Amino acid sequence: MPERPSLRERRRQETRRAISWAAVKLVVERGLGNVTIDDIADEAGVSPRTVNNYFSSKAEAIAARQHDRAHDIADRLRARPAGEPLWEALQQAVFAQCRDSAADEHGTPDPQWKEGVRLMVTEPALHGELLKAGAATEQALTQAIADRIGADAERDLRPLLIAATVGGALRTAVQHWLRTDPPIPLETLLHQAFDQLAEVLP
Amino acid sequence: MPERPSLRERRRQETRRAISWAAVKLVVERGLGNVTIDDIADEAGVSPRTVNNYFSSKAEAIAARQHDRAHDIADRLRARPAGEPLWEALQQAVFAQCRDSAADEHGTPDPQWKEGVRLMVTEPALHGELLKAGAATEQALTQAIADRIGADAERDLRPLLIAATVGGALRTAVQHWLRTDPPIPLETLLHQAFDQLAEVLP
DNA sequence: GCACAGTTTGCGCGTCACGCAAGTTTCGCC
DNA sequence: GGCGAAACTTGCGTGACGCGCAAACTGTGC
Repeated sequence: MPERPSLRERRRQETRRAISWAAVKLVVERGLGNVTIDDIADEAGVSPRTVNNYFSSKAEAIAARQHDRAHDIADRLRARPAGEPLWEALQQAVFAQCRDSAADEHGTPDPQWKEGVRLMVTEPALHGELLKAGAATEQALTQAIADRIGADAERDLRPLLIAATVGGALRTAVQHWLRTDPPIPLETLLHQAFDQLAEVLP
Repeated sequence: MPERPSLRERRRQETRRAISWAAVKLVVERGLGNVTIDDIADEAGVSPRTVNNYFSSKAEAIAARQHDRAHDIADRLRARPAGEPLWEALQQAVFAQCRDSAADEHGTPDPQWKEGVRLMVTEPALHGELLKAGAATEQALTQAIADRIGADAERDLRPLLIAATVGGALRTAVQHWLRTDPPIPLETLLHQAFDQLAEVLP
């Protein structure tokens, strides 16, 4: 049973989301260079100083949602039944996150999210932040994998290696998803990526 | 026969290296926060404005060498004999780059380079830039792989997927290399990473 | 209810990214 | 061998950013 977050903590996450949403919204419609911290603060209804209180840069605010997805995937992996084979559990965690994320974001239509991701690979300043989020995914996955296979994440290469491979498959699917002109659902591409992983290795 | 770079181009690369070296040197010994662009410019013997002419940020200057290594690996892959199996060629390209880079840097002892890399994963501002260099590696590898296996990098997932997997193995090896207390040669860890890739997949 | 820790906010300083307009060096070509 | 053009470097100025500090405010626990 999840501990109910204190009322204060809930407000905190609320403003965090508000700031991140405001940042994405403004930057998508105006371009990165034409949005200042003041604009974001104004849109989110907080002080500019508060924005830098939650995020240490504009880019970090925009990438916050990707960061959250990272932890979500790791949590879902931990929630899989213990007897399930590792590779199966990993795929299910990824697929489930992808499936649910399309619905849980309250008012955000899928295309706007896609545009946000596309923006992050286009603008160099944002690209770094996106990659950081990917690294966070792998970091969280590494620990979860180590726990599951009973390995010491500090001494064994394998948890790190598996996490990096999964992260690579994820990035591959997303990158391809962004550029297919008759759009293909991300989940389909994720399936393809995982399936092809086995056959490309010797 | 390699096209001789114009004298101008050589000077350009020279100052580029000088700036990057100066940045790494100063930041390693003083810490990132205690080094300004002016300091770097002073150490490299150029104007502060020129530094921002080559690199759009302090972090980019520091990560420049990693960026060069990226293209180097891709070039080495292209230089492998055409008949060689893909996976073998990839490993040889990576190993060779790792082996040579220990010797080609003129006066830099290995420990200083290690310290530089360690710095890049420690400082968040630099971490993003390091990941960008990794992404550049994968980008270059993707095209080289696509050429070698005769696939269209725009339509086929596999070049992207293979490049991402190799990049993951690389990052894994480096990350482990940084934290082993009785230090293990990076090349050994690279071998381990590649060997274990096959056995961790289903 | 009351003291206290956590949060927001305004203010100010040092740094940074970048456009602009010279001054200086290099290259291609005759 | 020299000359016009293009590229590179440099100084200056502006707007934005990251962050430390101290004061007002708001939930939290006894």
